[in-house]
Amino acid sequence: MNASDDIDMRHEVEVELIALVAAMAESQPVALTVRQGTALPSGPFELGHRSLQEGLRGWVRQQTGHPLGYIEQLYTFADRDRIANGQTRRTISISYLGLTHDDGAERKQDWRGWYSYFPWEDHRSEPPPVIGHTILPQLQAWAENGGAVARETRWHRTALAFGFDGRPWNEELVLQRYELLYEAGLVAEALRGHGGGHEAPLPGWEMLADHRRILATGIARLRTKIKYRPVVFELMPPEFTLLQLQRTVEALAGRLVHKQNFRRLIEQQELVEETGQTTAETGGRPAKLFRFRPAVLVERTAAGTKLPIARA
Amino acid sequence: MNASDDIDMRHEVEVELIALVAAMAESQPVALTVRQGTALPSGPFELGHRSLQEGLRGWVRQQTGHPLGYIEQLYTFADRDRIANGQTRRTISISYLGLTHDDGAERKQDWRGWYSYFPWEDHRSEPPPVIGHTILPQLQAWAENGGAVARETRWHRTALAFGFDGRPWNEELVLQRYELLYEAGLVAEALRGHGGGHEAPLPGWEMLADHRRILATGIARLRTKIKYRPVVFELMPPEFTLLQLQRTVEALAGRLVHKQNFRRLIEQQELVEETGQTTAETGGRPAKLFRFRPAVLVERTAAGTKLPIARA
DNA sequence: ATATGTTATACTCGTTTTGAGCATAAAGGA
DNA sequence: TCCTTTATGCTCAAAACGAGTATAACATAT
Repeated sequence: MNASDDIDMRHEVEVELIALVAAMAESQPVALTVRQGTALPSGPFELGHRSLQEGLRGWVRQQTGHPLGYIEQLYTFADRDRIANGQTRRTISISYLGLTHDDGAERKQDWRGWYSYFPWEDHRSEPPPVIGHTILPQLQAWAENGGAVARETRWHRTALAFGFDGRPWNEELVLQRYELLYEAGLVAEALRGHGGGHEAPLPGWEMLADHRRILATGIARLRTKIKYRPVVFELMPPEFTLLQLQRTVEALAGRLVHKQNFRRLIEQQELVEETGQTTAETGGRPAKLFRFRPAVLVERTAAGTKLPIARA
Repeated sequence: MNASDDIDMRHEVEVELIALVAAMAESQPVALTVRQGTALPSGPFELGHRSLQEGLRGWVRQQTGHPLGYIEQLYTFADRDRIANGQTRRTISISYLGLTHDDGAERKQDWRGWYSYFPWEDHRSEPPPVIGHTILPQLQAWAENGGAVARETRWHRTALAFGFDGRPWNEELVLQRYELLYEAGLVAEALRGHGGGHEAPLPGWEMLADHRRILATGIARLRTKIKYRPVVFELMPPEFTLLQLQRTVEALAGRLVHKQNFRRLIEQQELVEETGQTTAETGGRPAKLFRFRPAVLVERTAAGTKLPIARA
């Protein structure tokens, strides 16, 4: 395919598969982790693997005992060079996003709440205080510290990402926010190679290598995608009430939605159908149980246009 | 990061970077190709490359003389095993989508129209006859040929992908359509390992390896993305008329849009601003010239929600 | 100079889709 | 029976959409 088979040194590449597996646990979005929550399940792509996806499923099952259902590719990146006894080697990391319904049966698995890693991302009750208390002043200082040129840009990016200066909060910008904080040296990962002894990072657990960035990427992807594809259902039990569905969406988006309008939206889109039964377990008036309309799984792959199409 | 450094054979992996570079040429969407239109620019990821993107830019410049501006990652896949003198080796292909404005200056470059590869995707004037004449009957036959179970599924997928049985045409399903045709053995690429001598493939140029699939992936991505992100502008000259903008969108989407409503959409979204000048080069009444509002480039990264958010 | 063809723009109108609430129903517990 | 709580139904105005109709402003052919 290309004239490169004569040079062999450059093939010294390791390919790593990394999985962000998401689920819901009591209205909290959680991720499947290993090593006490400091890493995502991962492993090298091997010759024995039939495909990237197969390799990934294998590693996740092996490391967490959890079988994967729905998965989609997230992003591929090249890790910075690594030195191994005088040799340079590179790692290509291919990350995936998996969605599961955690039936709570197996408790060996180490699920951790998203917002333990990103405390500034959960706006369901109210904007997290850490934003005003710590992030705002620190980023402000960071912006000031920039050269005459950088100053403007830095503050502009900050204001946009966090909704300062009267701008609205946009829950989709998870990755931008993380990268901004990283650049500003406010997260633990950014302080690593710097001889330690730096200022304290923001609240929020650290992770190995770029795993936390992958988590941010996955959250962002999911927050975007639930708006135009029926992916939430991968996280739901077979039957559920509309409020449960709403709580899940809210957990993912990190913000509250208008109940009646949410219900209208779901119903008009014909995503669900009543099972005919109700449950009283929610307290208050019993709620109808719904199930996902299976036809949608196939049909809705075809989404709707937004262009003002002309008639034939 | 994982306990795998003791086994070395499995690192026998080559990483390839592939670029789909898109531009507009006289109301036709085109892709930058090499080898007389049979391949996309590509090359191995090497130790000397600072990053995946840098490596890609290098190969494209080297092979086509074209410098890249905007690029985004498309998809990563593992090619089937390859045998090289008794050895098994794998290739990981990382594909990117680049958008440029082809100013027509450099003619060494080999730009080819998208629809030469996918004649069934251009519905601007009318649904391409090949769909009714050839694709419909062939896919119908293919569906019939399936087992009792497969039959239904096959036809259902077909109808959905191509808008048969009264279903609407959905321009975003480029990849699904290509994969369907591939599965049904109707494109040249699918007939390769089969000892030749098969039936004739559909009209539409063949490409090397999976390059045509990558092209399909990129077209699909672009058709989806123009609806919620202001990416079209990467393909436009600095100043343009609204009709030119419309023609570009139509070329990408492969369908016509309602002129007045398109204009209303663009203006209400405040994507553009008048330059104050007009051009008479369009024939008819002179058109105002517009330019992209640069602020949008930054701000619109933040798109709008679709969830019925509750107020604070 | 006038009629024609072509593209550019302004507006109109009826239909949907949103955003925000008000109101009512159906349980359980005090 | 009266709250409290969650579930659902409905209303209303504002904004966005889909489809046209009506003009305006040029170039060219009579």
